[in-house]
Amino acid sequence: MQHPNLQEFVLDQPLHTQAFFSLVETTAKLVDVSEKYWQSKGLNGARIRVLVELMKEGGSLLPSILAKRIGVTKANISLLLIPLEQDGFIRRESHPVDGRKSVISVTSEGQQLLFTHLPANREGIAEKMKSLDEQELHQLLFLLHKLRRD
Amino acid sequence: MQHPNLQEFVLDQPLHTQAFFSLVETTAKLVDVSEKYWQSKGLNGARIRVLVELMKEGGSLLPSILAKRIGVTKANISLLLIPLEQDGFIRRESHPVDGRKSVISVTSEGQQLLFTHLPANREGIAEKMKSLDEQELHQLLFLLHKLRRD
DNA sequence: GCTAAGTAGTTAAGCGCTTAACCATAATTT
DNA sequence: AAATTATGGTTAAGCGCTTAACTACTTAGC
Repeated sequence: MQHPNLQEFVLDQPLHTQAFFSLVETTAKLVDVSEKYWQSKGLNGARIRVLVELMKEGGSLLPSILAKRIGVTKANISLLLIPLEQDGFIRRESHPVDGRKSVISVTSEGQQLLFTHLPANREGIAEKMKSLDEQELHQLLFLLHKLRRD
Repeated sequence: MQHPNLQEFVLDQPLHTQAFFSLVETTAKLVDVSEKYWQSKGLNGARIRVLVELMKEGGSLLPSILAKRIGVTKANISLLLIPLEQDGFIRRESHPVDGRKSVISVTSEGQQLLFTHLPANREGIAEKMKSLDEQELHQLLFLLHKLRRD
């Protein structure tokens, strides 16, 4: 072996990187649960997140804002909205004063979709998180908050 | 609005789901830092993880084991190994007794690559985690551990 | 020993996202 | 007012992963 210390270096991870990799691995597993839920209903997690974000706002938002809130590119939002509109879950209207913008709204079908499936999805997530008690959840939120501001 | 409670339901998240979404969001940002590092060096995070996993094991592993360790499909490992071999970072040998298997080993070029770049990558990660002190990192690891076994 | 079932790895098709280039409209500069 | 720059949105190409179908080999059962 050309670098005799390399294996040692790879194995002896400082606490920082251990926590990082544990975070990545654990989160991946949890996300999988939620994502599989939507798949099992023939739905698409990303598209659902669009509807949820619209609901949070009261029903309507611009695509660009939506993209920022969800954390995807404007190109991707564009692609997400197409099937949502085709399926009748959102409605697209042109902005009254600014011709570049368009206003996206959840339709009642979209709301119905959330109403039908969101509670079960959240229940599935809660199930996976139930190994932490209330105090531990607060702790976790606190630690994540610290990590995020930075 | 057809479901007057829906916005309230969407907004009033129980602690469980709050923690879940915070986990997802925070982790995504952290991963991005590491991933961007590799990209900035013209390298590929997933391929690097293959090399790291090989090093952890002492240098050699079967593709199938590698896939499990990294958490990807065997199809994907197959695709990851092709460019790694072309670039001379791994070597592929046929298994001495079992003709189906092949043995993957890191070359000294592969080791050199890790030796050159891994420390800086880990340093970048540590930088992003530095808002937590040692005790908090232990706390985080503990909480993640509880979440994972379940 | 031969057939059937299982396992390791590859390949093809497809999905979800990204970046980059583009079009249309709006705002800013002069 | 005209020209420039900026912004919102769409489209095209490409990357990284997945599932599913396939090939090659091995193991187990009769």
